[in-house]
Amino acid sequence: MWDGCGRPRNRLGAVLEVRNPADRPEADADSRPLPPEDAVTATIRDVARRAGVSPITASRAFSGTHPVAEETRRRVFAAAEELGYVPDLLARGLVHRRSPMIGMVVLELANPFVNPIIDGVQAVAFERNHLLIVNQSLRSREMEEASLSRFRQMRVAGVLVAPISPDLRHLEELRAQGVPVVVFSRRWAGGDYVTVDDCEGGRIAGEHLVRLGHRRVGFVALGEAGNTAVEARLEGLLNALQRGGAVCRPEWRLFTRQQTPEDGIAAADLYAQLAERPTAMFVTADRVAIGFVHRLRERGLRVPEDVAVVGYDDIHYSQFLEVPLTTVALPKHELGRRAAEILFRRIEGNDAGGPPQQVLLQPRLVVRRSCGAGAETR
Amino acid sequence: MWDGCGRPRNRLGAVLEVRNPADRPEADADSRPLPPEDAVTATIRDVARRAGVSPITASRAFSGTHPVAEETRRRVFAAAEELGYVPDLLARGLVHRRSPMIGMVVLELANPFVNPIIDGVQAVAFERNHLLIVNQSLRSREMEEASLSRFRQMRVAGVLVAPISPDLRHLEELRAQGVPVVVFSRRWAGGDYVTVDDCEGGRIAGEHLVRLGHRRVGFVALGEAGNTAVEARLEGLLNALQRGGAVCRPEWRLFTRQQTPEDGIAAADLYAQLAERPTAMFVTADRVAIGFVHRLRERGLRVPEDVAVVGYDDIHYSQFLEVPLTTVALPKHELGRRAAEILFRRIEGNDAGGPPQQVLLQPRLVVRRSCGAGAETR
DNA sequence: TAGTGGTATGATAGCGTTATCAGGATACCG
DNA sequence: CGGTATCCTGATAACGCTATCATACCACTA
Repeated sequence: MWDGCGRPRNRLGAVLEVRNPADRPEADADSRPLPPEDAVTATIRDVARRAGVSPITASRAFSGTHPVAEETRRRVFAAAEELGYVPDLLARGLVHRRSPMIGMVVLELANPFVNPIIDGVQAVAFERNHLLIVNQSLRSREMEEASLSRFRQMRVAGVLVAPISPDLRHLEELRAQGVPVVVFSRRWAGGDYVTVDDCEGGRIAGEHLVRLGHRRVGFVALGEAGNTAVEARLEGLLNALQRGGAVCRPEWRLFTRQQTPEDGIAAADLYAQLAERPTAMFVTADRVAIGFVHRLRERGLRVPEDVAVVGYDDIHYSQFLEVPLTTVALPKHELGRRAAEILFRRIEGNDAGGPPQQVLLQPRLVVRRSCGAGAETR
Repeated sequence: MWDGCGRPRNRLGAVLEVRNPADRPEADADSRPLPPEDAVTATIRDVARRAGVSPITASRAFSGTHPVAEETRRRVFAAAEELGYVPDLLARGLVHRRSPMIGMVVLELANPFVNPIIDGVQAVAFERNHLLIVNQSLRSREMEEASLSRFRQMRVAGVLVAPISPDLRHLEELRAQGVPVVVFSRRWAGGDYVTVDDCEGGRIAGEHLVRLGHRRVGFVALGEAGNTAVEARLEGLLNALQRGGAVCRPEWRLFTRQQTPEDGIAAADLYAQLAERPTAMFVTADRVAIGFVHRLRERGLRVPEDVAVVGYDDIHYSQFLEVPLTTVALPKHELGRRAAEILFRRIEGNDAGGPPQQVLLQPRLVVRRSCGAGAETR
């Protein structure tokens, strides 16, 4: 008989040397020599020769910028096929001073919130024959700028950014240099952006809680200087509460370092220690709300009976949690799609100097169980 | 008083024309003319002139390939600074016949399973001064090939692929043309790959269930032809069951179309209709398990009392579900990192013709509550 | 003095593609 | 027949950069 998994076992795999990242030239770029052997690739000249036409004609057959006789076109394509010709987009890009790619900077790839956004962007880019370069800033201004600089060096056709700070001068500069820029998940006074109406998001969360009778409402958010999204959500919440005769005292506003479930756990511990506890909490990120609810229950607090919780984002799993989460849903895929569409309008030049395109998408409340209202599951 | 959100309301945002994707030349690429006005960018020649050196010297100051006197270097950098010079990586790439980018094809961006993998790859790429291009194949061979073809046209330095089918001839061809290729999430007989030992994953799931006394075990997986990962997991499961005196009858093996929670819901409905039900189910994707468990509970079946469930992947939320999921955890971030490291060894040429690097990472069982064993939360 | 090796710079010639300018061919019109 | 328009093709010259070869200088050795 046989041991269960009859394959060569190699627990660690081949051992890889750890390379020292410091052993490279100090200069900005790494331009190492050509690889030793070089599989010769056919150029458009080879194709042209074989098809018995000039390289220019061959070029036109591929790019379709000028008319080419059907018969010629067939010969060129046949020759290309035989030679395994693949056009060199670097060379084409050098001529056009632009490469068929768009760059995107997201805050963090590890956040499931960004998947649908990237997905939306990618769909549009693919359709438009552009590649998508994705970098993350990890909420560091330095990394954001580094990514943008790289994009520019690659002469990307355009750039989508979720900026980490409200200071967007670097984006203005980039735009001034002729690179179309669209911001998402934030506003941009003189520029194109697509974002969600966070004030409205806060408002609908607050209204819902007021309607359910809550008079003391707490707030959990990312505690980051200059995060206007957080400010807007709080503003919306406060407005709704005020009109409903409810309050959110400053000591009930808890701020987290990041946006992980672990931050929610920490927030729940803080909540539990409050002298006078709010009966409801608006937790402005589902990822955080997940940990928050989890920890409350560990501590013997019931959700929604003892504490009502409203989340934000409506990430995909919120409906399957231990307590399905009532939350403010954002049109994430649409956000990515719209941002990309605006970018391509700029790129294609129909709209180069046009007025700023500023899109404010509307959030909507998804009522589940964490507030104790009618438990519809969307 | 004021209406709650004192900002210009624009529910739909600016109206965008829907562009007809068909109104472009039939040829493969879109090479449109230059944008009307062109912000002139300084070239290395301008920098050189200003610094009083030849362009070659300036080039060397930036790339660090040849020694340049400290004083000269300073002058060049100063000139670059003054002119706002940004090196053109397209031009450099044209010379090197390679661009500082790596391409990555994942199955689907919308799956939270891929986030940590992309994250791992991105970290390595960023460190190595390379950009990461991400495409998704959406499980379509055609899209996979299209992405790879685009990558090749951009002369990417290397490619990471999670192939949709076990037929990897297109990858062999790509490699033969001099593009380093590393496969992940699948094996590749003659090539580099990093994947998880799925047979072992099935085995540890099966062993766990046997140990808990289950004798009838079902299986839920993606029902896709040629999915060797699924086959391996089933094989491992069956081995473990056999040794423990348990069975997984064919009619207890349920296959889904995709890997969404909705597929899990459908699978739960099938399960409920079985004449004789298994007491445990091995659901080979947490996303599916989430829906599966959810629906079982909706139907009044208790987890784990009536049905034990083991998942696969250990996506981030599995611990926060209505029933925290016992699951087979995969080292996703490490998988991405390792794959990228192998790729860069090839790219940097230290290892160009070396033997295949084949890494099999080991999964591990994370015991939570969905099987009724000791409810440790990791 | 001639020879050797290392260092710093430059001139030339591409890398593969397409914009631009210039035709040659064909067709249709009066 | 000449003229004008349309369609197709070609020669030349970039795009911005760097590999390659060549040179000039200095310091040291024999």
